[in-house]
Amino acid sequence: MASPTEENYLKALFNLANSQGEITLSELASRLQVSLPTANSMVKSLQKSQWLNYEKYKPLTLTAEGQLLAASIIRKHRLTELFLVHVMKFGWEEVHEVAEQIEHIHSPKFFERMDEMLGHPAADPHGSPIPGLDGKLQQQSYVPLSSVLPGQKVELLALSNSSAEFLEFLNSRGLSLGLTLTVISTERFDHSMVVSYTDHPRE
Amino acid sequence: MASPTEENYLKALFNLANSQGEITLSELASRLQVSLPTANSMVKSLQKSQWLNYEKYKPLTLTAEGQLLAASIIRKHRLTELFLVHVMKFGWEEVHEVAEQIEHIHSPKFFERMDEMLGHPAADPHGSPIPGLDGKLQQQSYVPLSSVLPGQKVELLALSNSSAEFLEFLNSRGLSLGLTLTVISTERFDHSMVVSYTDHPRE
DNA sequence: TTATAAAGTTAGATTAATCTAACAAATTTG
DNA sequence: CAAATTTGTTAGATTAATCTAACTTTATAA
Repeated sequence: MASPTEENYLKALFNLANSQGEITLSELASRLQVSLPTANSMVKSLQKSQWLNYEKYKPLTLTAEGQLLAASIIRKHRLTELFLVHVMKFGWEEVHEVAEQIEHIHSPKFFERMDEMLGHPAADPHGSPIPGLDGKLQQQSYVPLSSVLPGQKVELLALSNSSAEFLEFLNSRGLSLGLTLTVISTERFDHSMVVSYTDHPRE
Repeated sequence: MASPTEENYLKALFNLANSQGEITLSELASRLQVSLPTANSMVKSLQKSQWLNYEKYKPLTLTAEGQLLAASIIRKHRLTELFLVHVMKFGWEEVHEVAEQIEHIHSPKFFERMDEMLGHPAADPHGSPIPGLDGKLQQQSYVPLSSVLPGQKVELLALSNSSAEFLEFLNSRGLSLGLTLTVISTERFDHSMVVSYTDHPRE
């Protein structure tokens, strides 16, 4: 059984692997805000538990078991975020911190009930995909807004930055997932954009 | 900030105080299933944090802050149990273990949302009172079934044993809180009783 | 009321997770 | 390619929570 600390390392390794491919010890240490020796010793212990392949001075890769465990924690995190928003009426900018704690709860039933109550959702409140029980991540192929040309219409489906500050900025502009955005113009100088959209009709 | 371990000691101290009055180190150690030296050193550290009054060889008493903190953890535990039963459709025999974990989550909003969704309940699924935000425990004055005389009718309002095994026994007999019980007879030999009741009308 | 038992304390070890300091290997770059 | 920089490792210390062994204090009881 993994400790919450170990689970956080596995989650970081999974996320780094899914965005960078190769994972170095420094990346891991800086992602988790720990010193290199701390990460180094934890890496050795994750190896001993068969969750990680590790050879001195070599990049890190999760084992199959490590990936499955990591995905299950991310699944719990993202289900929790959605549950907090849809069932408990949290704002999408408030859920991350609580979900970081609840993801470590050991109770398959608790999370499967969330999944049922939410109708087996595919993505969390920020558009990130929820891994299945088999650890499979449905790889979405989104187009970044920065690559949309003036005149084109797109649907806002996910965020690559889900910090509370950015989410509050989106709130202040009435922006939420599902909206249709039309790119009006782009600024050559700094690549900023003017975008038009209609606020969600209030219910 | 208290660690989950410290919170468990505070909870045990609170519960022991509310049922025994005087708390000895041995009682604490045996309740928490730790050795005497372990309890001894934790007691010293709880004292340093101002949650506990401690003098060598003397009984233990919580400080005002200690009581408030302990009550808040018990509040979170009992709100969670009720939430699991009423919102997430757990059986009352399944909730204790998960609630033991969720009670350590730090998020006032999470628990206040539970409280609202449940309509500010006064008791958990086993009839134990839920402390208020002020740490006050509404002291209920229940009559133990063992002291009810043959012929008398009583309402089943709370349990003094909430083990999964006993709850499953109650389930198997269709017994739940709120039922009206009539004591038919008592056995002088072992004080066992024959009790009649009508199962809840199915909805 | 002293001897025995129970309860509490101290000392010292262990494990997990962290750190800093010192050093070694690998990579980058002039 | 050799020097400099970055990255990774080892050694050793710290804190929290736990243990066993040994000892002391308090309580019980013959």
